[in-house]
Amino acid sequence: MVMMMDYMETIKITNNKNKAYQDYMQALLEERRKIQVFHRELPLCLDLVNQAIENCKQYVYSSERSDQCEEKQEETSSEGPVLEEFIPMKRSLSCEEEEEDKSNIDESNVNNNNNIGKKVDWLRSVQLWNQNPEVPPPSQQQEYHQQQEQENSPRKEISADVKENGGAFHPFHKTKPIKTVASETVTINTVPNSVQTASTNPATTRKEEKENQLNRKTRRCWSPELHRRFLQALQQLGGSHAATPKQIRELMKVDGLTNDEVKSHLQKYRLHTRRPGPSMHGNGNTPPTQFVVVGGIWVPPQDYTPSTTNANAPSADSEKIYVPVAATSQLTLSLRQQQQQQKHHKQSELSTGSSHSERKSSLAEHSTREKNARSSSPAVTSSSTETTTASPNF
DNA sequence: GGAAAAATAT
DNA sequence: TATATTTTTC
Repeated sequence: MVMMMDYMETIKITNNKNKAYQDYMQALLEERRKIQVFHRELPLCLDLVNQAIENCKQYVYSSERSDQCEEKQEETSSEGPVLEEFIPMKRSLSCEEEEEDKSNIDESNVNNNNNIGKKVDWLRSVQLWNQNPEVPPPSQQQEYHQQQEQENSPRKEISADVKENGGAFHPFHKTKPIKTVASETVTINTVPNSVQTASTNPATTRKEEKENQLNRKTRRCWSPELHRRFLQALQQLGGSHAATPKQIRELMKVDGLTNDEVKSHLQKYRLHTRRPGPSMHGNGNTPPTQFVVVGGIWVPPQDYTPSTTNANAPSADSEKIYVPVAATSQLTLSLRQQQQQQKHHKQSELSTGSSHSERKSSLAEHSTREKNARSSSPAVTSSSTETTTASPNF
């Protein structure tokens, strides 16, 4: 009786494993279908997958047959099924969970197949990388993976929220709440950054460092608040092209802000707002559109109010305006972002002052490479193609 | 205003 | 170390 129960149990396991194999085969077929697109580039992969499928088929077939045989033998034989027979299958199935053990090349096709599967996955990820703006470029993938590890939330949430993978612009740091600005001239972030790169670069002598410090102006740090004022001024002056740096500076009413700094910022602003975004899966031929970036998302200006984070789908208009990501998305900070901010903040505390914490914030978006814009800058500045999909932070 | 150079970040 | 991004300087 006990043996009988054992046997029934074994059959159940067998069926389950067959089922697992069949599922696996389905997966393989699916993979093969995808690989076939790359059959020229990956002929061997295709081969291997085919082999694996064949083996799967054979295995399932043979095990079914052996099941039938055993069922027939059941009446005549008192022996239970040979469990060992399933061990290889189990092993191969568990390979999916194991890390690849390269020393163990027993060439079970299924095992091989795992590698193929991974390759296919890799290829797929490349596709996503090209097509899906949510997947950061390689230079940011490390951070991206950290995100993935730190949170289980789906990517959609990331996209709805502000992404932090930088891109053309680095996110603002928001650990330090910016105090509300009075209507009069204010001092926003005008404190020069403390010694930059001092003692961090062994190549430069102390003399050089000193000289640099003396000669070179400290970097202007464009805080979200500063940028917000910049945008306000821009709006008042009729857009980034109508406004001049001097006018902007006067409207901004920020102590210590120079025309050059405003000009530089304006330049960057223009550069990014006009960037055709060739790598952006857009063809760069799209007619000019006008968006406001709120929380990393383009929204039509009419839907944008500086104090809200209400972001809607982009729509066309005349000229788009960038809104500092951080300035409008503070409410959307996720725990992960806060963690990252803490991390970055820690770093910045060790090195420099506010500029680091500003730049290293975690509120960013995937963006086009500025290089693209620069490489085509002559056309860029004159053309009106504005298919920017990046959301830089200022 | 624009672009090269330098500084900084990844 | 290489590359990208941001700011300064010309």
